[in-house]
Order: sequence, then structure tokens, then C-alpha cells
Amino acid sequence: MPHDTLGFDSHDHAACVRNALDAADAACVLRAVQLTPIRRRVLEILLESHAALGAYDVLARLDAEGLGSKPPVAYRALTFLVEQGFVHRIERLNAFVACVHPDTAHDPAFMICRSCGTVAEAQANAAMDQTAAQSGFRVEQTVIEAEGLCPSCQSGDAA
Amino acid sequence: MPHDTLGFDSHDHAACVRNALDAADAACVLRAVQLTPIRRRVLEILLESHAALGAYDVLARLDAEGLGSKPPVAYRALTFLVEQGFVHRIERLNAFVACVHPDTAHDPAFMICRSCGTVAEAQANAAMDQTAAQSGFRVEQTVIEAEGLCPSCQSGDAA
DNA sequence: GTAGATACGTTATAACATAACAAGAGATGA
DNA sequence: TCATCTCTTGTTATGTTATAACGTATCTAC
Repeated sequence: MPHDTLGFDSHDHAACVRNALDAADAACVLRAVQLTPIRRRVLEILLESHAALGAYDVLARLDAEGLGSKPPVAYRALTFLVEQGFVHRIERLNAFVACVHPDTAHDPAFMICRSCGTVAEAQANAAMDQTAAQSGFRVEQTVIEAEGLCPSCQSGDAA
Repeated sequence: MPHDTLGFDSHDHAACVRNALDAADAACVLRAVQLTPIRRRVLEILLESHAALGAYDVLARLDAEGLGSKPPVAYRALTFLVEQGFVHRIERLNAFVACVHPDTAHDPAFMICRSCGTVAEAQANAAMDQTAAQSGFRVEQTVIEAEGLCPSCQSGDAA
């Protein structure tokens, strides 16, 4: 059985991809929006690994497959996928990762391994709520990204 | 007495700027690094407001004052100031804000008003520590940025 | 069949960032 | 003194990320 890393745990990656695509298909039907071939392919490309890809990396893949060669093609697909919650943008990297559970509502936080590039998604525990409430700030969106070394890379890599 | 907003509280901004510059001066002496005219001026420019400025905004100011006109000039000064902890980079905005207490060790979190652009710095409460520890991830750096509406802008601005 | 909505194609350019090398200024020590 | 080293700045060129604007195709509904 095929295994890979998610979070930093081993998992059945084929099933992971299938689940994410199924969830996206279902959500698009429910919301009456279209998961067009380009959009679906971009999601698949991001799902292939749990690393973040830049828009131009995605575009290169699309171009190689004859699906589009100009930046707006990639950016439009990515924007759609982010809006629908199927993909998250990693600000720190100016890059994108597929969401591993697009079906459930969540406020994501990310752990980014600086060595292997894997991005693990976690649930943010209301990191700012208390502070924000005290100051009267109304939070609409949060970016929580930790960079460091994943368990595997702590073994092989420099401290 | 001159007042302005910090965090989202009123404060004596002139004193705020003076304190930050004094702290930077002192720290540079201690660390045997140079707060050169360009570096000092960039810090002053960022201290003028509590909004984030892009590197090219800073560069435009430097250029107007004859202090440098090429991107590397601004980026080098900003890199130095970030390394020394006098300035923070806001990933969400690809921009920079002066630190309001560069003298004390801290793990900053930011509240960014999408209406007026003010960036308030807060202390991050170990947002990821528990999750990271559970997964074996070693955190080296965190980005915590909340975007929303500050108290003033909640009055005037659309919900 | 035409009006509207949605998505895609394409051109052009804006915005953000850095590699690489040259040149000056100041400290140190032969 | 002057050779050398380090640090900072000047400059050229380019790389990387992102979007505005406008044209075209397809589908649906009326």
C-alpha cells in the first residue's frame, strides 16, 4: 500500500488525493460553481505532494500539458480554488498548498519545513482572539505559519 | 501634546519615535554594528507612522532625499533592520513596520487594519507550540498576522 | 437569436526582490 | 606609509510574483 507523509505522519496518499478531489467535486455541485478541467488539474497538481508550489510552478505544469501558458490562467485557477477553500495560500512562501480537509470548516495554521518543503496543516487555536478582543480589533482573517524543521529533517539536517 | 494611534490606543508618537531610535542606537553600540545614515533614515521613515510600507515606498523616500535610488539600497537597509529586530516584515503585505519595542525579546503577532493600514504589534501567545510539539515539528520562526478592522474603522467603515 | 453570465486566451505591465561586481571609507598592522 | 581587510554603498541587470484590461468562446434563458 502506497504511503507518504501528511502532517508529518505516514498516510495513504492516493486515498488522500481521492478524498480531496471527491470533496471538491461535491462542494462544487452544492455551490453551483464549476470545477473546470483547468481548475481540477491545478488542484490535482497541488495534491500530488504536500509541498507548496508557486503559481509559476503550477503554470509550468499546465503549459507542459497544453492547458495554458500565461500567468492569468494559473492565477485565476488558484484564486478560484482558494475562494472555495480547496487550496490555501502560504504567505511566507508566496505559494499554494492543497487543503487536506476542504469539507470541514477550519481556520488553518501551517508548519513549513525549511528543509524538505513539506507543509502540514493544523488547526489554529484562536491565536489572536484574546488580544484582538482586548484592543477592539475585529479579526476577519488570520495567517499563522510556523517555519522550522519537520521530524524527518531533524535527523538528517543541521540543527 | 501630540497624540496618534499605537496598537489602537492613543499615544505620544514623538516619544514613541524617540524611544525606538534611542533603543536602536544603544543596541547598535552594544552589538558593534553600524546604524549608518541610510539605515537610520529608513528606520525613521518607518517610525513616522504605524502603517506598513513597501520596500519601494521606502526607496521613493530615500530617492527624494538623495540617499539612494536603486532597489538594493532599500532592501539592504531593511534587511539589516529586520536582522537587528528594529523592523518586522509583514508577509501578508510584502511590507515592513518599525518595531515599537525593539529592546525587549518578543515573538510578534500583528493586527492589520484593512481600512486604514495601521499595523498593531502584539505578543504571540505560543500559538503553535502545542500542535508543533505533538507532531515533533521544531518551530524556528512564526508568522502570525490577523487582518480585519481596527476600532476606529469599525465605526466609519462598512461591516 | 440575442442578452447575460461565466470562463478562458492574450498582451502588456506592475510590483516585489536579488545576484553580481565595482568603488569608497575606515581600521589595523607590517 | 601603504598594504590589506572589512564593511557599506553604488550600479547594472535580471529574476520572480502578480494583475489590469480587453477580446473570444460557450452555455443558458428568455
